[in-house]
Amino acid sequence: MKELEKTYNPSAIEEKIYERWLAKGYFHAKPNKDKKPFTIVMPPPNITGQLHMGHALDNTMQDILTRYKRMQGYEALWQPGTDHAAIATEVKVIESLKKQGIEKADLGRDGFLEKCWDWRKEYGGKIINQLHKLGSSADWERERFTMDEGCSKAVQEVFIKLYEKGYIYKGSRIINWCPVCKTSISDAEVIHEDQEGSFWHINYPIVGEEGRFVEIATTRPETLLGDTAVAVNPEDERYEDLIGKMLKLPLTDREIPVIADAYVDKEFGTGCVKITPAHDPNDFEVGRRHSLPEINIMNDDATIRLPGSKYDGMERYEARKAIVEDLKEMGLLVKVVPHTHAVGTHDRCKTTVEPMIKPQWFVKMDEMARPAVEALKTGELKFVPESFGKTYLHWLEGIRDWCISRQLWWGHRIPAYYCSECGEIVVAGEQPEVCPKCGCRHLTQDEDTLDTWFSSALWPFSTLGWPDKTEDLEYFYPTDVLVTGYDIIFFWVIRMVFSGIEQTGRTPFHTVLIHGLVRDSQGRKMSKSLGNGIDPLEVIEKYGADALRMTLITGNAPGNDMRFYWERVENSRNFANKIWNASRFIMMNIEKAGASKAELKDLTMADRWILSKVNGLAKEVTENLDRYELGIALQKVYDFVWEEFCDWYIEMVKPRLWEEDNTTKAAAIYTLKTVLIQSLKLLHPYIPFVTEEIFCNLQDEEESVMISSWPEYRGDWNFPVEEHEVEVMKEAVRAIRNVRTSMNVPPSRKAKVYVVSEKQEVLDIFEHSRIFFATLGYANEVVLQKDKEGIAGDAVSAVIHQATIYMPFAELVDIEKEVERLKKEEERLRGELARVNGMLNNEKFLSRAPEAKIAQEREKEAKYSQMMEQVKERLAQLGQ
RNA sequence: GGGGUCUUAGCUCAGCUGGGAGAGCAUCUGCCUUACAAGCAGAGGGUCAUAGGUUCGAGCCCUAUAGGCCCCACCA
Repeated sequence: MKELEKTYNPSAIEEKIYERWLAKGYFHAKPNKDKKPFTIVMPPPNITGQLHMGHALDNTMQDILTRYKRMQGYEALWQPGTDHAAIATEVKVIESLKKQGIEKADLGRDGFLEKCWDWRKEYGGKIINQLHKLGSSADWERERFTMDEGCSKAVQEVFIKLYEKGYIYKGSRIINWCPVCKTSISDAEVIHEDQEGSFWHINYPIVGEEGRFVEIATTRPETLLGDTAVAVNPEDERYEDLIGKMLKLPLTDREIPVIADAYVDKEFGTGCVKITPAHDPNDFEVGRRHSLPEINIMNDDATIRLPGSKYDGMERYEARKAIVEDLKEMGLLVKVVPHTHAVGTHDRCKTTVEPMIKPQWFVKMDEMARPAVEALKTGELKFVPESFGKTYLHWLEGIRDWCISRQLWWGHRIPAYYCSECGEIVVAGEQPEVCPKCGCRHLTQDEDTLDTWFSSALWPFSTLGWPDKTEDLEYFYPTDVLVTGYDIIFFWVIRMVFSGIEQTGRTPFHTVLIHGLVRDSQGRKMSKSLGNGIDPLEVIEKYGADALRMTLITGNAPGNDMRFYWERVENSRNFANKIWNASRFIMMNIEKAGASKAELKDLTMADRWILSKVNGLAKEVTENLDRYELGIALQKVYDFVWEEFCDWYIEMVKPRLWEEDNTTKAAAIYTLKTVLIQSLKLLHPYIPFVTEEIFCNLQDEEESVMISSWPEYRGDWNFPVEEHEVEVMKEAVRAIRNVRTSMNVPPSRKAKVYVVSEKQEVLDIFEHSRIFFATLGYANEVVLQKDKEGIAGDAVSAVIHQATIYMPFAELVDIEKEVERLKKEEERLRGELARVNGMLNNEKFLSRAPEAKIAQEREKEAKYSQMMEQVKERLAQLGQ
């Protein structure tokens, strides 16, 4: 055993401890028939990433659960890895190339991919190293990457299977197009945000009826160039006669029909809607229903494509201005009304998304969504907190087909091959030599890659070896808990669930534990652009990983956002320091007294009390953890360690340790050590470093707290009588301190304390606590007696249950103050009695409340009326 | 338009199955008491958004209202 430093210094020990854990292989899990598995897959951070508070929170929660289960004797696997993050990485690589004056196209596909792999080599492991600093006990030997061989194999397998089943298809549909990233994106990647815009009312001349117009209203006048109809509601009497007529499309030489479609809302706008099938999802549907031509008037960068027209090549918003200007000149612009409407933007680059018709690959969702809905309804899948289950269902029920192809190079290339002779499409794991249809050899692979989330969706089983039937997969799958933020339920959780069910027949996890966002102290989202982000690594450097972890877990309920305050980190650090110093104290005493053996029968009232307390605590904390109430569990251990253990128990045993030959010293040391070890174990999942450092210095029997066993409730550590007795003693001490403070008596001034009670068993409690009752109550002498015999009439007093405490402070006595105090107490008791009697005098309460509750209230009534009597008696003595 | 969620001490938030309102920080008073001043002892501070309802009993369950936040959604 060695002596600890006076204050806890995390930076001095954290790295060393983590290195040892790694070297010892404690994080490694492998199939073990003698143990039950517990598995968590880590949401793979992007290889573009830098550890932020969200990661810190997410991974702390996973680490707590993993460490807890590992200590409980499970074969606990926390499966880590990283994500190739298709768009995000590609953008980063392009940016870095640009700085060197190189364009993506210059390199060609293979050259560019080489640069991407270089990037991955350089930055891929960065965030993993940062996770080490946090103390993450993931099995790094199993680290995976979404584009490694195994994951790629799984992706290909799933693609082919779904294609053969008809769940993946290729089609020309209207998709969301990002004109900056120049790729299609899925619905989930589009953020709708309200923007201030205008509503342009435009007259379309009716062909053959000079001077007559149809007035339409649009928010996007530039798409007029691609109009192929104007629609009205079939029930709209105003426009009945127009249906079937032709309109002259302004600024073009085309004529378009007026059609009737129920999609049009009579009440909104003018009731006439221009239909642009190639640039609006609704219009697309209308167009298909009416077999309208689809005229694409835009290039991939969202400039106008209309060869021969003055608008050709114009940027979309410039074109809008020009067109409005031209319509005005022609006298066709009726009016412009301010109008806010939702505009879709790309979540990555915030560019306004352009709906376009493009040939893309889709996953058919309706049939696969069904079992995912079932899984939640049957309880096979649970959300914590439960309310997120509704979000999940709501989204699944309205789900549309998933556009999975991306016009990017970095990612899993779509395993589809096209025959340039006959147009046959072949989906296969390898490029076929010859076309199975025409026999030619001219096959080329699809240029596109898959949505990043396609591979992430397989993560829980692809990382365990699927599609092979590996031992790992057999043992660790399905996994247990998925921990993630509510912001990626749509992107990821849902897709993992239906993919897991479809491919393996099982939901990939039974519980989804949702957490919120870590915000700044003003409640704003932490973001790069605001510059208000707090770097977790900076927090670790200043206060230690334990303090950061604790801060992220305390005072926060699942699914709720939290605010980050440095003050809270300080408080967490203070707690680590508190337990550090308590340990220092205990270790110093063990050192002095030598190893102390004691048996339960040797323990005193105080020892039994604290042992009983820590025993009950272990039970509660275990229950809380099993319900994923991480914050509540930690709060309970915090309160126990700081208040019960440090502020009371340690203070209670000090006199026993000071006395050279106190017969209960061994029992005290045994209890101190035992309770400390239990506390360290309960705290270890939360604050792994400081607990490990103390644990290893405190004892030699076990080599690490992280592989020690989790405290279990023990029947022989249950001492309800002693728990009650210590409560009585504490009540007396508090009463004494209270009185002394109100009279401004400094602790240095000791007093004689009389405890007067008619009950022998009450006096016995004080007899048993005599040795520490004196120091806690600043007494130089404690006298226990059954009546007031020999107590000065002007002694100060305080009333507790079944006893009155007297302290003779001759010159300090302030009768007025004491009367005031007693009257306050009388008032409080009166209130309590009124409440209790209100219940006990209520017939209905007596007949309907549970027995135990009634008994409890009766006990209180007896207690309060007894105390009330004492108070009144004392007031009478004082002449009141 | 639909759905979710929140409203508790000066501030930020807990409050597990309904049974006498809690923490941290801040404020006020004393203490450098031989583990810890990153500490110890004490104190003040709340119509639990509002209005109804269910119940012997409501911060907690139900309904409505007001306000805040979030998500989804094709009203051009």
